[in-house]
Amino acid sequence: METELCDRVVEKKKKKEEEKYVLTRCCINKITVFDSGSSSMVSFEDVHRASGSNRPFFRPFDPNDENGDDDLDEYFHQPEKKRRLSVDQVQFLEKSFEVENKLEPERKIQLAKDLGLQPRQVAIWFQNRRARWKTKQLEKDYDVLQTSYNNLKIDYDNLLKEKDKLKTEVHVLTDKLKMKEKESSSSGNNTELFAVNETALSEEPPPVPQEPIFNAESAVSEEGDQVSKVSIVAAGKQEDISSAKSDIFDSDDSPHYTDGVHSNSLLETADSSYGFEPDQSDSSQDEDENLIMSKTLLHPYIFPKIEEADYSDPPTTSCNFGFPNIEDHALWSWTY
DNA sequence: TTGTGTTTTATTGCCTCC
DNA sequence: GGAGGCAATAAAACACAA
Repeated sequence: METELCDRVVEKKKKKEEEKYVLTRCCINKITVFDSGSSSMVSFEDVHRASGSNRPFFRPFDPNDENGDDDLDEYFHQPEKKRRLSVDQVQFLEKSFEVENKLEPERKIQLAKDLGLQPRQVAIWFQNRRARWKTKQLEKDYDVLQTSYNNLKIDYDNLLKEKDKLKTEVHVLTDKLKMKEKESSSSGNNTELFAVNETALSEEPPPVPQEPIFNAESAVSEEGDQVSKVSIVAAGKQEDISSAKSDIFDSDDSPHYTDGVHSNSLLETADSSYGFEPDQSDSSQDEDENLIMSKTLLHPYIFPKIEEADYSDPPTTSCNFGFPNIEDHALWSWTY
């Protein structure tokens, strides 16, 4: 009994719904006819054709819908539904965007006329298009930075390895020197010390660095101290790191959006700077300076400081985007 | 068919410039 | 103060796998 009553109510509602549908289609046809003359808006028919949508214009009938009687009123009072632009319209807008991504008022009105849209729609489309373009640019920039970072990291790791190698070398040589000093002091003959030291060092020459950056031979201290050579080479490399870093981070060409034209400087900077190309051109003119440095910093009395020095990784700061703080590292390298 | 993720259109609120 | 731009967001339209 109850179900029968329900069915009858549902049927009645369905009938009502059909009547509304027919009525509304008539209205839509009228709208289409009235609008066909003017090009101010895309008609409903056009929208459905353009989007290829087979969706029913109304939402499906819902027997549980309490407001069924108000559907028609609701429809005529609800704001316009979103409608997608046709392929042709989008193509036209895209071409226009390629020419200039900003929209002057006259151009906006002209485009709106040409496309049969409201000027506001054109403005919104350009606004959204600029946003999409910016997002893509950011993604590209991110990729470039990622690649640059990876390359820098590889270089940095290689330098660390080389530094460790040199460090152990310094230790070995220092120990040898100390041993010879002890031996000679026990015998009390200072003149023999240098001769012995030289022999000891010449017995086991240090391996030549893979990529000599600095002409170390000319910067050897008066004592002929091999340790000085080693340290100078390391210092020279650190200088290269600092300069490479400043190439990237101190550049005034950081990406910015002015007048809608995105700078490609990030790409250029990253591409040209990530290889840590050793700058050998400066080495000769820096020889005197390095000689002084080697004499000052690498005086035999400073050896104990080498022992105390912290060889662990330099600290990274929160603002360096995860890059090793190479500048600190360079400074720290000069101090030992 | 339906649930879900993505894309597109549109709105809102804030900011800057004239 | 109004116009226009941008970021954040909503919501409709669409694509697609299950």
